[in-house]
This record gives sequence, structure tokens and C-alpha cells, in this order.
Amino acid sequence: MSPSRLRQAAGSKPEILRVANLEVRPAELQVLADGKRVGLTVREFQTFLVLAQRPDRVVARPEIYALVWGGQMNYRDRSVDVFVRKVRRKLAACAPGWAYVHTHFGVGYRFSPERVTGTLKHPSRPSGWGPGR
Amino acid sequence: MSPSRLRQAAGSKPEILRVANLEVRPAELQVLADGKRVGLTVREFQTFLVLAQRPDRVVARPEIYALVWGGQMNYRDRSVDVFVRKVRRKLAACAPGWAYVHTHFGVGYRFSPERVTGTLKHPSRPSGWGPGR
DNA sequence: AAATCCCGTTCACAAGATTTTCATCGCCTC
DNA sequence: GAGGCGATGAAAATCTTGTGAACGGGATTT
Repeated sequence: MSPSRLRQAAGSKPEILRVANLEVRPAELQVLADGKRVGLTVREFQTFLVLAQRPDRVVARPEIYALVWGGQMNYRDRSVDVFVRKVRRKLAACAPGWAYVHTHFGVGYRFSPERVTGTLKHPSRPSGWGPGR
Repeated sequence: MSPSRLRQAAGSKPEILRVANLEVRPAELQVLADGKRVGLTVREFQTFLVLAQRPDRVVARPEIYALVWGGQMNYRDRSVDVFVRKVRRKLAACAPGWAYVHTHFGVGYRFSPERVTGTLKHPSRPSGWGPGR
């Protein structure tokens, strides 16, 4: 996938987003957690933005793929997973005690900032939640 | 691109800028580091000024290009990179131990004076960072 | 007018980062 | 408990940026 188409999509929604302890700046491809700059790469930022712009909604994997990479996702393409993981890791490093991206088994991911109590095996997991849209 | 349009843009913000050990004089197209004048050429100065006037902000390559050269940047035009390098070199020569222009992979550059610890291979690189203006 | 000098552009290649692809392990559903 | 799906870590493939140097035009000097 050419990286050019990606960048333009990045600037499509210039509005700055503020949720919980986060500040997302589409124009600068930057995310701040507690004021600290989370060093997301362009692709990572894109993936995160798609979710952050749809808070509390479960976004299906193919939809995320289509929005970030464009085109249709191949049956077992793991790109989305890999990037969600990278984003999670970096966010966790900047803001321990927070969980932002939740997994919906068999469907996709959902963005909703949550404080994390103690030591959870996985960054997050839902329980009751209907599909997005 | 004609060099005339360039010069006028240079004088657009006559205010003298002082940051860290630098003094930037738009009116004279001069930059002083620790009082010593860094011999920047017009183009070099222009490139540097665009960044220096936007401290701590990541400025995209195309934006830099548009401001200095005017017009749209071709997909793989390396002009900006080349001039950033020239500026870096001259600044480094006048003020060792300082890093001013930082690279943001896939995006562009950011100006923020920083002391450099020991021997770094590259002039600079980003990672985590405080909020940009 | 010819020789130089200075500066902006463009190349080619090396060095670095990021994105993609694989293989494996563990958890979730049925 | 079996099979499917997601989480991970790491290697492989790509794409960007850093550099040094060559090329050319224009201005200046001799």
C-alpha cells in the first residue's frame, strides 16, 4: 500500500479531540497522554484515530482496514491487530493505569478510555457489548 | 522557483527571535549562536526560519516547502531534507552540544533546542515529547 | 570576456525506521 | 475439549531520511 494515500487521510479531520487524559491532534499526527507526546508512527496514529473518532463504538476489523489502508481486507490479514497492539503498547507506556482500546472477539475493537484497577492479563476485554453502528 | 519571492517572505516577520543560545534576525537573514554568526545562505535561512517560528511544532515537509519555495512539493522532492541538513551542519559547527531541528519520520521536522549529551550518531530523533504549541 | 566563486538542485548510495509477514502460544466460544 | 481467533515477538520487506558530491546558472572579480 502506498504511503501517500495514507497521509492525506490523516489530515481529513483536523479537529482536536480530547477524551479522558488524551489529546488527539489529527493535523500534527500527534497524540498527547497527560500532556506527554506519545510517539506514534503515521500508520499507528491512523489506526488509533479511526477508533478514537468513534468512541464507545465497536469498529469491525474490515472497517478499520478499509479506512486506514483502503481497499478490502484479505481474509486473514493481521495488520490491524498488529497495529492495535503497537498503539496499545505505546499508550500504556505513556499512561499506565489506563486502557483505551478494547477487543471484541470475532468482531473488532472499541475505543473507550477506562481506568485499569490492578494487574490485568490483557490490556482490556469487554463483557456485554453490542456490535457497533 | 525564483529567488525573489523568497526574499520578501523572509522579511515578513521582522521580529528578532531569541531561544536557547540562538538569536534569529529575520531582517538581516542572520542567525547568531552564542553570539557568533552562523553563515546561512538565503535558502538555508528561510528553511530554518519556518521551523524556528514554530517552536515545538511538527511542521510537515510539504508545508515547509510551500512556505519557502512556494507551490506544491513533488512527491519525492528532497530539497527540504537537503537544506535541513545544511542548516544542521552549520549550526552544529557553531554550537556543538546543541540539537535544534528534530526529525519526525514520515512527517517532517520540529524545532526545539536541546542539549546533546554525548556522541550521537545523528543530530536528533524524536520519541516522547511534551506538548507542542 | 574569461576565470572564479557562491549557491541552489539533483543524484546515488548508505543508514535508519517503519510496515508487513510469519510462526507460535494462549484465550474465547461452542 | 476442539477449533478458531487474537496476542505476541521477531524476521523480512519497504520506504524515508541522512550524506557527500557532482552539476549548472548567475554574479563577481580579474
